[in-house]
Amino acid sequence: MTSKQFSSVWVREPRQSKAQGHGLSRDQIVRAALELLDAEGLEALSMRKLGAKLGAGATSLYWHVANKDELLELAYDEIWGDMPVPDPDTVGWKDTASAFAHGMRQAILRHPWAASLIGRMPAIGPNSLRAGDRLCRALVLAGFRGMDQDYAGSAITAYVIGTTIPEVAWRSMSQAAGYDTESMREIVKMAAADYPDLVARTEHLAGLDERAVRAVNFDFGLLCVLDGLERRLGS
Amino acid sequence: MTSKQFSSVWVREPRQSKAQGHGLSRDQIVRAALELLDAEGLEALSMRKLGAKLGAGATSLYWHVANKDELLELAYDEIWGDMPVPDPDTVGWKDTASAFAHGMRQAILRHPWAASLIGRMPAIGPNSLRAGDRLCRALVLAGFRGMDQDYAGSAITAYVIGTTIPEVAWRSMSQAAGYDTESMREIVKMAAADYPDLVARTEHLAGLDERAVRAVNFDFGLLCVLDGLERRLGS
DNA sequence: GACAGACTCGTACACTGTGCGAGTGGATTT
DNA sequence: AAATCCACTCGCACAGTGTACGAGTCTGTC
Repeated sequence: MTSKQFSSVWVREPRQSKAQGHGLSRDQIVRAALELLDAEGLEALSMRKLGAKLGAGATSLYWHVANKDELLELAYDEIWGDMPVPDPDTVGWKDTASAFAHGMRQAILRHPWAASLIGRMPAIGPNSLRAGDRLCRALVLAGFRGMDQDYAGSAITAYVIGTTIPEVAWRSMSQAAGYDTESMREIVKMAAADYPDLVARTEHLAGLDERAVRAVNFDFGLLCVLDGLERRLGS
Repeated sequence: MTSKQFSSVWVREPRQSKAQGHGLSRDQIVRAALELLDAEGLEALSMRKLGAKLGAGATSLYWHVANKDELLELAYDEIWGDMPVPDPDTVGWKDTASAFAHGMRQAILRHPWAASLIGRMPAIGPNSLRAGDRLCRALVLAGFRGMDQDYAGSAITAYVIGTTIPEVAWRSMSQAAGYDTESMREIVKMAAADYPDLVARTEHLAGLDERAVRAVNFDFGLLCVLDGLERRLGS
């Protein structure tokens, strides 16, 4: 019944500020939060810890930010800031989409905590929208119209986040366990002992570098999506 | 430093039990947890509330379950239990993969809280593995060998979870806001006001049924992935 | 009747986000 | 110069969380 209300920093005018500038500032808080998130992860970020890092009381932050979720929204959008997307007019829609996908994946891999936020807050911040617009333009240029344009866009982003979320999950789990890749694979192999096909699937991974495999995996699937999209351009 | 240790219910023998059966049981606890999760969502599940629902003390649960995360692992795996996957030998790999994808999507939509768990725990429970094995068999039958088999499998699952996570996120946000779909779209439209292409993208959604659009969207992208996979069978 | 071991549970601890209201210090107005 | 105002800080308190611990209870076996 008393479900948490939905709201977003992006939909609401900010506090009228005189910008006295001698104390905390919103940018400063977001920057510190990003550092903490990158260094210690999402669960390690608490308002008290963040306050301490800034030499301020925990509740002082609440003047600049309505609540923790809004702070996370701000930090989350920051991630998409340095996503390089080429000009679709010069390199073509497929290369643009591919660069978009790779950039998005890298952004998440660089800030693994963001993976946990994907399903929790709307991606409607300025950076996120700018990147989305770029992709959108590429798809229009490709020839997608109306609904197909939406569908194509979400197919690409869906593929990226669907690949990357499990990837960072795997990384953080093996890191937390202090295990190397091989031992982790062994665990999965044991769990799957009853299914010979699955065991085989883990066996031909033996000795391979996890990250390299993931990268190839990503390119493989991305190519499938893009090929499939191209084919649907005909109809 | 004191990062949370990785462990899994599935990798560890259960407590030796005489199954006296007069009090709580693990199955009972998991069932109750599922009910609570389905009814009120992930954040609403607390050990105390779950205990109360079972007429037991909160800490009594800890005899049957090592900690909350393990309980969630158990509940999480339950979800994949009723995922119908046809026999690849009779319907062909593409239809099998498609049924797998649709089943997976439905499972998540029926239990939206599970979306938040996807990146948080390994899917190596029995139900999850059984479903995975089915998909794997279909891909072998299709002709994928070695690495390609892995790649194909993760392309499909990645697409599904990448589509479904934002879908349940959108649903839960509009529900929490008490807004109808149209108002939510209006919000996004305002946020994206600076990008005419994005505005247009929301505009041709006007008046359409959200769920129906999502369904068509899903099929569109899935077809792309499967087409792309088929094409890669040639090389 | 004694013992063991399966199980329950109240208390306590360290932690979380954040509402509230009192306090501070610099700028603006009178 | 005095008064007022308001942006901002922060200590306290509250309700909630997961769960470690240790004492207690109940049941089946010898």
